[in-house]
Formats: sequence, C-alpha cells, structure tokens
Amino acid sequence: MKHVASLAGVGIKTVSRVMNDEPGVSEDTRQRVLRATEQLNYELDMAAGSLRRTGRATASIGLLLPSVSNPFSAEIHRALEDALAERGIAVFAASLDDDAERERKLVSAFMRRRVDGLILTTIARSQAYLAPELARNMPLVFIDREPMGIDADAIVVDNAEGAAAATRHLIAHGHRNIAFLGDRTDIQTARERRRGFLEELGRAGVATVDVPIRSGCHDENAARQAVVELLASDNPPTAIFASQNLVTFGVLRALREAGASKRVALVGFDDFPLADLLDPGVTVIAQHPDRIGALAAERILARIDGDRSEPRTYIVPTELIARGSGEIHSNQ
Amino acid sequence: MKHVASLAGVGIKTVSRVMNDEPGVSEDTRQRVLRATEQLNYELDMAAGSLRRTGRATASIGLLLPSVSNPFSAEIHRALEDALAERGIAVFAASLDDDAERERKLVSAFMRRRVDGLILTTIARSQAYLAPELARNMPLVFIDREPMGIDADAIVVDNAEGAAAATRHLIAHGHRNIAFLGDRTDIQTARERRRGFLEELGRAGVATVDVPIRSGCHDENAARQAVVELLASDNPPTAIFASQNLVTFGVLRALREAGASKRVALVGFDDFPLADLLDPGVTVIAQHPDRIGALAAERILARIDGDRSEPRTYIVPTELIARGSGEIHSNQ
DNA sequence: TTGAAAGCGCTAACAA
DNA sequence: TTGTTAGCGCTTTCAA
Repeated sequence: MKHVASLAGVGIKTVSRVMNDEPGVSEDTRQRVLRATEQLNYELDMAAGSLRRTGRATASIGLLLPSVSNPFSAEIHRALEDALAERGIAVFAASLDDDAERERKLVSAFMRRRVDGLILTTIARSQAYLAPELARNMPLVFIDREPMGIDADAIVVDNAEGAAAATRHLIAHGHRNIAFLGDRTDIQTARERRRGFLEELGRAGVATVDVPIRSGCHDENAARQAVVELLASDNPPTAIFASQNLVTFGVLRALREAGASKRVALVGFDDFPLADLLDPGVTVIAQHPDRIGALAAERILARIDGDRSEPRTYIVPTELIARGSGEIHSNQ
Repeated sequence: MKHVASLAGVGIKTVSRVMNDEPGVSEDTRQRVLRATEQLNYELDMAAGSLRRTGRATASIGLLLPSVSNPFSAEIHRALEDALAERGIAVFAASLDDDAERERKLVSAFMRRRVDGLILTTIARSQAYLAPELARNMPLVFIDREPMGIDADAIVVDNAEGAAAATRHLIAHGHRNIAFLGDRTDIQTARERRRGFLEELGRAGVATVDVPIRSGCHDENAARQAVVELLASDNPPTAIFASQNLVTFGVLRALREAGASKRVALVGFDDFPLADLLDPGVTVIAQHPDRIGALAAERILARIDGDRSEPRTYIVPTELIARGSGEIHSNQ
C-alpha cells in the first residue's frame, strides 16, 4: 500500500480510502490511485485491515459439516455459499467425520482465524465449551443437530415426525413387521428418527417389543449386512425403514442380492439422485438441504449484523416422496 | 495475549513461545501460561501473527471448484482437506459455476485474504492474469482443466483417451452409429472428450461426417431433450456416449421414458453412486477424484515448501467399468 | 479533500 | 530462560 501511495503520489490513507470505496476522494486522485494499483498488481490485505478495524470483522465464516463430500452436506454448503458470497463473506469448510475430538480441533482452528461466525454440525456430547464465545457474541448457528448444554440458534428438520410419516406410510400399506435400520445412537438425529418410528408403531398398536431394530449402521456395508441377517431370520420383516441415505444404499444392495426388491417395502430418510430411476423407485422422506443452508445463512448474517434476540430452533419440514418401494403391500 | 502475559506474570514474548510450541521455555512457566490461556479462553490470532512472520504464511489455501455440491468436485475437496489438515492448513472453498467473471472475482477474494496457495478449476479463456502471482512464487495448482496462457502445475485426467476407450468399447460391441452428447464447448475437458471420441471413430474407419454430435448439454434436461430428439430421428443411434455425469443422468431418463434402456447401449464419462444398481448397470469411464485431490495437495504442499522445479501436468488415468449398459450389442 | 501519527496482536531480532 | 523493542499493513483519529 505504501508503494501504491508513493507511485500515485498520495498519502497512504488516500489509497486506503480508494480501496475501501470510502467517500472524500476526488475522482482525479481516485483514478491515479487505481492506475497505480493495477501497475503494481496490488490487492488489499484484508487480514491486516481487520486487525485495526472496529468490529474486527474478517469477512469469513467457519463451516463444519459431517463431510464436505456428503451430498446432503454439499447441498447445504452450496446454498450457504450463495447467500454469503453476496456479502463478500468467504467460507472455511471442514469435515467433522462424526468425531468429537475433531469437532473441538476444527472449531479451535476457526477461532484462531478469527472467523465472523460459526455454522456447525456437531457430534460431541455437549457444546458447552462454546459458552465463552457465545457470551462474547460470536455468531453461532447449529445445523442438522441441536447443540447440548448451550442456547444458540439451530436449523433442524423434524426427524421424529419424518420417521413417523414414513412408518405411517408403511403401516397404511399393510405392514406390521417393519425393521428399523438406524445410524449410531450417539448421533442426535438418529435417536430422534428411532423415537418417531417407535412412537408411530405404538400409536398403531404394534407391540414394539419384537420390532427388529438395528442401530449403529454408520455406512453402507453395515446396513447391507444387517439386512442380510434380517432376511435370513425366522420372522423376516415385510418392510424396512432406512434412517439415512448411506443406510438406504446398503439396504438396496442387500435386497437386490436377495432378489427381494419387489417383495420387501422400503422407505429411506433423505432423498438422493436417481432414486426415481431404480426399480422400483425408492420412496423417501426428503429433507431440503437448500432451505437449511439458506436459513442458516440468514440467521448467521442477522447475528453478525447485531441481532441479539433469544436464540431459536428453526424446523424445516420434511416431505414424503412416493416412488414405488414404499407402496409395496404386505402379503401377510 | 497481553492479558494472558500479565495474568501469568510473564512477558508477552514468552506467551508467544508457548502458543507456538517454541523451545526455550521452562516447563514451569509453560504450565503457568497454559493455565492463564484457559482461564481467559484465549486463542492465538493467526492472522496477526502472519503479518509479522517471515514468509507471511496464513495456513490457508483457496480452492475453486465447478461447484462445491458437484459430487465429483466434493470428492476432490475431501481428499484435499484430508491432506492439508495434517499440516494445519484450512481451506476456503468456492464455486465457479463455469462463469469466467466469477473466476476472476473469487481468485481476487482469495488473494485479498493472502492464502498460501490456490487450487483452481477454471473457465476463463486465459489464466494469464495470474502471471504476476506466479512470478511472485504464489503456489498454483490447476485441477481438472489445464490453464491457458500461463505455465503452472496441473492435475488432469486423460479426457481424450478416456473418451476413446469408451468409444472403442462400443465399437467392439458392434456399434457404428454412436451418438455423442457433450457439454459446453468452452469447457476444455468437453472438447478433449469430443476429440477422443471422433479420433477413435476415425481409427475404426467410421465416417464421422454423419455421426450425431450434440454439444452444449450442460445439465440433465438439455441431455434428456437431445436424446428424445435423437431417438425420434430417421436414423436413431444404437449407442450413446455421455460426456459427463449430469448428461448421463439425462440420457438415463430419456432412455427409460422411451423404454429403450435395454436396446440402446450407453457409456458415461465419470462414475456415480448406484450406477451398478440401475437396470442395466451403467458402464462408465471412472475418474478418480480422490487421487486428483491427493495429488493436488501433494503438489501445492511441495510448492509451498519451496519447490521451484519446472511446472508439470500430471495425468491421472481413467478406468472403464463395465456394468451392462455398455455391453449391449448392436442389432444392425 | 488530504495526510500524519498511533496502534491493532503478533513475531523477529536482539539484549539481558 | 526470559523480556524489550520495532514493525508487519492496515484503519482510526485528528489535524490541516
């Protein structure tokens, strides 16, 4: 900046004014400064600026996702980026891998970079470690899973209700023996989906005592294996509820291998590409990652802009999309 | 940091030593400082540090992808993150949207944040605008598409050879009337794939003059529409080469709607989840985004560490995965 | 409309 | 082993 100033024959503060589009610079000087910046290929150093600037904003936020390569997460990421780019805010993205230790390390890495806000998917038992940041008005928005031990904005879907809707749908098609394939129980959404499933069965008067529940399926293979075992059991289920997209993929593989795709009904939580092109099409409870991302962006921007209202949890509705696999009737 | 120093009763430089794990601090003092940081919930300000540090490293890089939500891009992103996280480097991720103006703006946003390196997918006709950065030894790695007008590291796949392999495969199954569904021709990889396709047809002695070529399919719907028209034409193709995953999806839809899935052969460029569960399974030319990401990380780290060797283009091989759709024989 | 001086939080260089 | 001073590139404050 010094160099630009001397090349343009002006003071350093004048260059600062031009670079930040501040008023009080004659058009003539402005042009001279701009020419100098081009000649020197100069770009403002935002970090140096934010050191002195009142408010200290860095125009960056930290985004913690289950994984940047998870399609659901990636859609949220994109919606967020679109909304934040309009305000010139850059996004540090990182993957949680459902590991509590990683969560702490990545949050700390964001803090050391003095981000203006944090948008987080979490796995640790408690997020109370963030209380000091919250007290200092660090904008915090939790997505997909609500925080524990701390009161902050959250954007979630109604997991219990979505799971209940899936279950209701299967019951309406004559099923009573419905298997539940769930993710790791340390994941809040997984527990909620199980709760919704069981409550709905209860409402329908199905004794939940011998409902086949397989929790802890965190990947495709675990789910596939679980289905293989269920189908080989004494009393194989006539329908399956898969609580997550990777689990749904594993179920699809197992059913295909057993030749049971058109006999055993299936509803999956979370939509995925090509679900309609499989045979039968896969009935799902669709979440709306784009809406989750847009809402999260809206909330973090409001907090950055000084909104000090009570933290709230926002619920984005789910939607059942019938494509065939969930409409298979029970023969029993 | 001042506060921590006075609370611990030490000089500010001692705190700096502790925070940066520098030697020359007694275990006793170290403990006192760490206690003070915990009490004050202090985290180092890396940006302030890098202002003074020799080399100015910010421990962050800029990553420009076609879109963070594109599955292929997202896999690259993940592989990169894994390799860079080991070195404590954070990633600014952004979406290009195949828009040259966006490219310039996002690169400029990265520069203003003084990233330690740039990993870029580009669309602009020329990347000569980056020559000044390159001259200043800014580490630059291009992925998926080679830069124009500038000599820098690039990680690409052999698009022409991959397309040729797909074409060869179809020819070997008796096809001569193969349609090419290509992406926008301002995208380098799209042009390369078309070249590989045409050259292979030439080698096989097929007159390329009346080969049905449909370029400019940038999304699912354009591809679907193109296939609908091709199937309705006088001389419908017996096989299709889809040059990109969204295009493949559109082709799948069109074939399904026409009831032609088991009659018209299909090979798609780029693998995708569930390709094996469709009926027939979809034969693809698989790229290896994880390897591209890992290689890009390796190169940018080498450049950051001072490697000044001649820029190179690294080619990651593709792989034909036969699943059924590409093995449909021609009846003609 | 312009610029000089101070200082943001940190690390380099050097001194004790 | 520890601390002091200067200064990184910028914005704030204030004066001209």
